[in-house]
Amino acid sequence: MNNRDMNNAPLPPQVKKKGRKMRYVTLREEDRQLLLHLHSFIYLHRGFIEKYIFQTYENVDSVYRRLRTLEEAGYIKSFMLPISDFDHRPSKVYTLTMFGAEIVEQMRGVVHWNRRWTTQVPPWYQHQLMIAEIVKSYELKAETAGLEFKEWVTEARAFYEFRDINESKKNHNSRIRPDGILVIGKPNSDQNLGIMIEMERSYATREKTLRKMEQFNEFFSRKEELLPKYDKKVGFEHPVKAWKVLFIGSNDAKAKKILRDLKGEENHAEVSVMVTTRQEANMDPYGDIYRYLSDPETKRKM
DNA sequence: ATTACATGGCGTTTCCGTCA
DNA sequence: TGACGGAAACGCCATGTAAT
Repeated sequence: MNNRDMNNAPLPPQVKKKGRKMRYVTLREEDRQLLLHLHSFIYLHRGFIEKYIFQTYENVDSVYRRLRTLEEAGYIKSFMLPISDFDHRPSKVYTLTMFGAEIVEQMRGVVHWNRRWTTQVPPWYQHQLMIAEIVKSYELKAETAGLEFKEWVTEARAFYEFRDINESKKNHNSRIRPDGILVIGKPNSDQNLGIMIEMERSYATREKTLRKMEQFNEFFSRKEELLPKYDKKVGFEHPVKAWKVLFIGSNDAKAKKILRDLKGEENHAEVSVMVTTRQEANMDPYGDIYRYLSDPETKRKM
């Protein structure tokens, strides 16, 4: 009688392979949280897991060991990668295996996973690490601001194509693809705010930023028609009553560039647009850190 | 040389199935 | 139900490695 028979879980892939360490692990709450987080953010590094997920461990050694155990059991896969542009010292970065994704599917009922994320690390993994850090900041600091973090909608869920049937497939404006959506509101309230996040790449071009903005404008100009459909497609856990778009730059200069690039767009902007920096969003996400496109000179709250 | 990251060894503790 | 024993997990320490 082993765990597999008892909980009817999918079979770890490497059990079938000979010569590899095979190992069964009973998942604990923290392990499940890790799998769910990996599903949300695709890639997480050891420091993040230690800081936000494996909090019961007294020392780092145990974190490493637990992660290795989960990897040997076939739930997750690790890579040695630099975790920022400035730190060339590599760190362990983890992602789900197909088996791990199946476990998430068993927990959640749905799963968005691409097997290529496991076999080959794409260049945007650092982008994902930054997204994870930002989202955690909004999540953990909500309470002190008198708010509640309701949900994080991943890019895979937030992606939406609303092209009409007779429209050309070439029309890139009839789709939105934010990095994700923060859903935030007062506790026990259904009046929630949905913030579509755009974390700009280090060398974001004006062309790209403008196109993103056009896509949001197109979407929100048809909001009466599209928002009900979008709500159904995404399946928001909490009703979203108001919308904003947030561009996040990697530093102050980049944030200012985004504002310059979008200058003039506020005239026909269909949704309020905010710009801030990664550092500010990490430090004080509910503070006066947002420059609105309609008034770029002053920093205000969201 | 120092710092940060990662793994292995070892003694102790915790967990869990088995059996009386 | 409680005692028992083996396996797994934990904390501490030592060691290796790569970057600064």
